Amino acid sequence: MLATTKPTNFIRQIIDQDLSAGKHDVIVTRFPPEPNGYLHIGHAKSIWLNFGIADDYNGKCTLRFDDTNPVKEQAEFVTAIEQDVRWLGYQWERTAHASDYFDQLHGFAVELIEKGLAYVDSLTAEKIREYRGTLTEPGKDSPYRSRSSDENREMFAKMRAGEFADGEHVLRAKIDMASPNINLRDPVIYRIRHHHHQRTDNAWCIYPMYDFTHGLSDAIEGVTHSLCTLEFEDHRALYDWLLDNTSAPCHPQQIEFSRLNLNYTVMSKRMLTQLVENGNVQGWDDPRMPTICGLRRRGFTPASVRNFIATVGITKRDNVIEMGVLENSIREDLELIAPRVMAVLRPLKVVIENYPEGEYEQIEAPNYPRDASMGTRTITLGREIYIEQDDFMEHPPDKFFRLGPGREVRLRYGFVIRCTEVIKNQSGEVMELRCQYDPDTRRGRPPEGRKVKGIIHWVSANHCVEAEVRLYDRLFSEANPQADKGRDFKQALNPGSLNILSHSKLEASLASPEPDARYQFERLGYFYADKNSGAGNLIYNRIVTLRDTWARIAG
RNA sequence: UGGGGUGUAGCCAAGCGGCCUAAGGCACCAGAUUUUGAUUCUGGCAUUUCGGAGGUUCGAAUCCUCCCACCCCAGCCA
Repeated sequence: MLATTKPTNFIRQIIDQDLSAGKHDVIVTRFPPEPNGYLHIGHAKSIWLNFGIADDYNGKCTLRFDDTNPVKEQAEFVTAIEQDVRWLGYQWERTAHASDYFDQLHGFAVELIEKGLAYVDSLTAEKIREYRGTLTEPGKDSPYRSRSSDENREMFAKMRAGEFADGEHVLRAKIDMASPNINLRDPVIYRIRHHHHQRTDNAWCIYPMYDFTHGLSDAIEGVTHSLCTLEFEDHRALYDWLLDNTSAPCHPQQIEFSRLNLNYTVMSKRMLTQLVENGNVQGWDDPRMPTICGLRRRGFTPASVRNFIATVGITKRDNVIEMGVLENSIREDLELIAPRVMAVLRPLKVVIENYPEGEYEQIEAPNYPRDASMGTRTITLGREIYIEQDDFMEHPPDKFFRLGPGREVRLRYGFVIRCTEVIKNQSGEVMELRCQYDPDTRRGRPPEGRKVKGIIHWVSANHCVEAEVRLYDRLFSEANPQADKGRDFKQALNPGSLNILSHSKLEASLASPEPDARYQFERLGYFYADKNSGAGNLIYNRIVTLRDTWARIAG
């Protein structure tokens, strides 16, 4: 069932309460990625949450890039991220950047200095770490903590003017070096980085830190609910402190929810980057990647991704979702919209000996048997066809109701054939089948006096097109590739995650697929033309297999 | 051993003191229908059970206490 009812979760409950208490008139959220990499399906959870709330509450969600670290960020990621969000089906009024607020942010920093709530620290990074204390021991004050407001203002001005080298000084909030919450032990809020910024160019050589930037940017934008993941729970105290101690225009509420985890894959940007750089996959949009661009290239629909997120829900519990849930959501969507066609992945030639040579029959096959409005297309059947290697067994086990020596099977939309001869090569491999067909079983007519349970797909040998078909399987062969901390997660990679078949035979209509169309190759799965596919070089990606009860029985 | 979180079936997840002898989805198991071993449909799937132990209450998964397990935090990353 596609989720059509409005989602409910603890965050929406908080919003409902805030609304009925008159705390806000309009709900404002934001999706705040850092433009330092590609989005993955975990981000889709946040996008769905933030944009979905804005949509349902008639509010506003802005896409804001948290571009406060010029060393890591690039403009090309901004474009890619925008494209991904749009692909998922969301719109926003304007693209914001934290860097848009650098002037205001700088003003807030000066304000803190003037209030005696921030100071320039001249300790080295190592010393700062030492002074911070540990999880169980309090930190101690920096000797620079007591600089006067004037001196701090002057020093900070010099930092901004570029008079110091990277790392010489930082600006710190003056809170409490003994706080049990380490985020409150005088966090660094500005650092010196003589580095070109993808948007502000060389206008700045000091850049604000995430904690300082994030809440204040939320406030500048009038965000009402600032939704983030669990690891920021400890930062909320700082988020609130900053808002309470500056003249920020409002005080958004930070609410944390748990990240999305999927088994048989990894979701960390660091690990995904490794896979790309190490050549384990062919890029960020490799169809095996859990990235948005990977899923897109694989053939997932935006609706299926949204529905998947809606299905797994929003809570504060750590969770690992089974791949099967994602697969179910794409099958559910495609079942209703994908035209059915026939394609033979691993071809086995069949000659129907009693079918006249050079003669063919045209069959009007429905594009979608359950819905006539999706039309039909014509397929050709003749003496020579290809069937799937898997649909023939020389020594079939019980319950195998496909083809075997002397057995009968129906060609989908065609007639019943009986296998009369098996032709093998010298090494004993089956090369070709000889069959006889029963003319009385055309157009669906059942054979006299016997039952034919097996129905197999096929293509006409003289009317099919050849294509490369890429079969994808899970990227890792272990449910949790990171389980063993002592070993490289790449050891858990599934060597069979990509299987390329270069001589598959497809029915003629697949030579020029409709743009952005997903097809069901009957009995096999759902397929999508790869971005590099074209006339004369057809490439289809398998999105997902069909459920396959036989495969389970057969092992 | 400091602080912040979380614990409901194999995986998610509703539940917010009485209508819970605990929704729903995925997975799984039976069966029906089927020219896709698909889809669809039916039934089964936590009967003193909600991490554990106590307690409050006429009544608790829901409130209190203690305990246990797991996750996050010591970047001039986000």
